[in-house]
Amino acid sequence: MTENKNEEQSEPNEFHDLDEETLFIVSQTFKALSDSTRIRILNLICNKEYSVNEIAEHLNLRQSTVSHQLRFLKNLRLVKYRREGTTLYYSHDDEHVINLLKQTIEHAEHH
Amino acid sequence: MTENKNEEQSEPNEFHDLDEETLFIVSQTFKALSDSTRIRILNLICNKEYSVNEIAEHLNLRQSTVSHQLRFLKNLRLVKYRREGTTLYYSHDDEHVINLLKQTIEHAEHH
DNA sequence: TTAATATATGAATATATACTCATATATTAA
DNA sequence: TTAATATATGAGTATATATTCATATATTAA
Repeated sequence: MTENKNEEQSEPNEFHDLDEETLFIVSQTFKALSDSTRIRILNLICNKEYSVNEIAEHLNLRQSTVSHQLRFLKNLRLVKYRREGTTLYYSHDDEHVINLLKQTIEHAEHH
Repeated sequence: MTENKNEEQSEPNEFHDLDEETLFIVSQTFKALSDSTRIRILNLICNKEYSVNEIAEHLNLRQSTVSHQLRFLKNLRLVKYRREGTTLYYSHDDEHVINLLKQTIEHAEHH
């Protein structure tokens, strides 16, 4: 045995580039959080669910703008919805991403 | 005294939209992390400093591409550099952002 | 000063993105 | 079925962004 506690027999200081899939997931995750409109939407719905129209009203955005961005977030599984009649109530669906957002808001506000 | 422990006398469930400055900082921070090239650069230099050319060689990128992206990261104070002759050694300069990146890479790799 | 080397920068291009309008779709109630 | 309402979607437009090439700038050594 050596003093190298790594799983593989690689040099401790060797650099490993990120594989394509990881890179894609990471960049998509941050891309979702890089737009002001999506940030505001997530910040709104992170505490309770809202319908599309409610989101549009609270944030003073067009219905289609909200719908497009919700589709974006839905594709990444960052939000989910619950149907009640013709109304769709959206809420967040990824604790990790909400944590990233909250951390960063916190950090931005206190620095 | 009431049971409301908040600093302000607002409703507990009242929604507060983010102010413009916070929104700007948060979106810029995530925008920095939303590009594959910048992710790879930060992932490389988060452990030790590298010159511009070293970064370009390790990541198989053009020198100008690296330089442009380093300027982007420098403007946000996410990286800093140290001069040695004509060589500039870049390293990260924002622990919080590196943490965000590491968290998310970790999360992406294990899910 | 000159040459060599490392890095930065500006312009051009290609691509991605966000928003809006108009309209389609879907659900419910009458 | 029809009307009313909520949401989704597609096309068009404007803007932002990433990359590249060519070249400028800066530092050092000869």
